[in-house]
Amino acid sequence: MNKRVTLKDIARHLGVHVSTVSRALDPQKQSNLSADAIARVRDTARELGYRPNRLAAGLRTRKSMSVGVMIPDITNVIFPPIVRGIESVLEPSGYASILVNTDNLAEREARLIQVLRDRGVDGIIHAAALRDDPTISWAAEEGLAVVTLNRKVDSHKIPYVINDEEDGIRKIVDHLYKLGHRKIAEIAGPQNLSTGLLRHEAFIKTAREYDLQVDPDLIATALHFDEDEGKKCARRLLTKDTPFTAVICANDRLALGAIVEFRKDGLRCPEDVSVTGFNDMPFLDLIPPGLTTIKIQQHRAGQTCARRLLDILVPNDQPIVTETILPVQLIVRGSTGSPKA
Amino acid sequence: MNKRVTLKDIARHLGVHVSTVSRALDPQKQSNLSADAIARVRDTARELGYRPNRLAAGLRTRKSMSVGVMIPDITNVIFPPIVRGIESVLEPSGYASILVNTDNLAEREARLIQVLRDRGVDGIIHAAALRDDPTISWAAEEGLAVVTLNRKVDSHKIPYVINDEEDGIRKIVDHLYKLGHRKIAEIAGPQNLSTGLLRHEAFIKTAREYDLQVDPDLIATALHFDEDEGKKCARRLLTKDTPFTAVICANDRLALGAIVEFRKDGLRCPEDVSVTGFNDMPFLDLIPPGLTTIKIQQHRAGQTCARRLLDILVPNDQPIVTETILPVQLIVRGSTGSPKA
DNA sequence: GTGAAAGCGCTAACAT
DNA sequence: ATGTTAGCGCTTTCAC
Repeated sequence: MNKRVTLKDIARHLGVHVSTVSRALDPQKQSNLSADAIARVRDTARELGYRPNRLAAGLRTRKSMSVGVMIPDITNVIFPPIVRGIESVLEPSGYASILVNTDNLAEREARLIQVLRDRGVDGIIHAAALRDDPTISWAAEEGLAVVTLNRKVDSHKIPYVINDEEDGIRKIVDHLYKLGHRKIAEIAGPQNLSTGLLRHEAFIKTAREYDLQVDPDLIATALHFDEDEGKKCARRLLTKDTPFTAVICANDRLALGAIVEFRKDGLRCPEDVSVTGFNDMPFLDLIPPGLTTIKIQQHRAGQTCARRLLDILVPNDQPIVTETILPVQLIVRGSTGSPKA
Repeated sequence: MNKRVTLKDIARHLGVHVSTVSRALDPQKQSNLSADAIARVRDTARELGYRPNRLAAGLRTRKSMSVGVMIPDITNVIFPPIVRGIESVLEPSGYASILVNTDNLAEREARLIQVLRDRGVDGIIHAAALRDDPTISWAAEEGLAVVTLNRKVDSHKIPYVINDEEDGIRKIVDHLYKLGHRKIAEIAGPQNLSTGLLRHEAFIKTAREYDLQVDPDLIATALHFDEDEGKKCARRLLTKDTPFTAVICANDRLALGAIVEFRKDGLRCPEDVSVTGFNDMPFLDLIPPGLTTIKIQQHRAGQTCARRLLDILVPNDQPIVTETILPVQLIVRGSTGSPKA
């Protein structure tokens, strides 16, 4: 428990005042100091092993130089790249990230936002926003800088960075259509998340454009974005007895679950049914039959979002970009093929 | 930018002194306060929407109630469960986690440790320790509470939580031996990481116990724990022309890479060569041929490590446990079988 | 049981 | 170009 070196120590050492030391160490303020003094302070600072106490500085400047990063669940493989993308921008700018997992639970999210505020975060990158999210809207109104990632909040005007969900679904539908599919089912994602909603709406819209029937029996809505719900939804589609030759799933995990469930009934993918995902999770290429999916740029999304937040945190001449939609890419693998007969 | 409610505000509101308010809000200090005062403070605190400023409190108490979590790379699938395990213990205890990725770079690690210290973290959970790690040893000596996870530091006496690497390798060797393998190759991990070293040493030791030859030509050492190095090492083993029927890989990713490389030469797994991994990554069960591997309890390891750190941070009567070795489990899948002929 | 006062380490007016 | 002073919001001795 060595007590740490403070500005005061350096000041005493040099026989100058703390504020001189403070100024000498601040690149912004060095202009009005003698070059000599700056050098001497720097030297003894290094010599004594001085390290600034950010808590104290933050208390004074009301800037903690830290941001909260809220995600649903870091064990969900699509989030780690996002987190690193965020870090790759924030860390070089001197910001630390406090990471919290909400599990998509509104109540947990609300508590964690408080925790982050208590710690004086300068802003929040929110990759776990719910469509109806009073807590984060409130936080934004309170003056906390917030940018949402992957999702957007319905009512409130919070800047967001999302992927082009509609284009992704269109690419999928187009791909299946060109393969000859006309009876396309959908396993939709949770409708309380903007990704779930946007992908579903995009499916409906695109299906109409392609003159495909949109039979309610061919739509199953998942409660969570996981394999288990994928299985359940696949089962529901099977029991409806309405024929289909392809299933568009709102994300990869739903698709993986669906494929497993179909196989239980002897339906092989892609021979009997084509299945598509969304996200392009890591290792997906190694899992047979190779899921056709939409690749989203997670790392870049994280970076972009972090930059948007920095734009707010350190105001510059540019106007603030409130909406960013990143392009997506179709990845065709073995899970899609032409329908038989 | 609404200015936040402070103790002073509550005090003014109630016509009492700040210190009274402070005491009333501290469960520890409530004993010597009138029940009435406590109630009134609590009420107005809630009413005004008071939230404590942890930075200010931390400055005074020299406790930030935050800990640094250092990992090599969160995009490596074995770390997210660990991180959640840590959070599941720390968060309920009022600690926030600042997550940083070191990429196993000593220089980056050193800088990040400084960053964490500057932010006044009370302790560090270090899942990215290098075997020779002067920076973290120094931090520990400086009085920072440190526990390493998955790995241990050679020289310094820092408490650690690791998996039973030796038992894992023994279980693998035993499994292969019982299948009939006698010529077993090894793709060892990076020897500057304790996992790499421990698993390699365990292999040598166990091989001797089982009276297997330990031919240097049958050992390839990877520079990183990734697929690419797995391929390179597999290639090196193939070029040596020393026959083997099985390969023990120091982790799953090396194994996945090796299988791909073997296949290039027409060697099928497990028909021509059995391959094993270590870690039991998520989705491994879905990737053919299904890797036989050692399952480690990542979530539990994270929890355990966080508890060890808390034991140091909030001293209790118990003595501090410096060494924790968690049990591991053999998972047999399709990548191992009997050698032919 | 409560108030007064000091101070954690730093920054930012304001002086000189 | 440097020193002085005050104070960020909180906790904690010491009085009374």
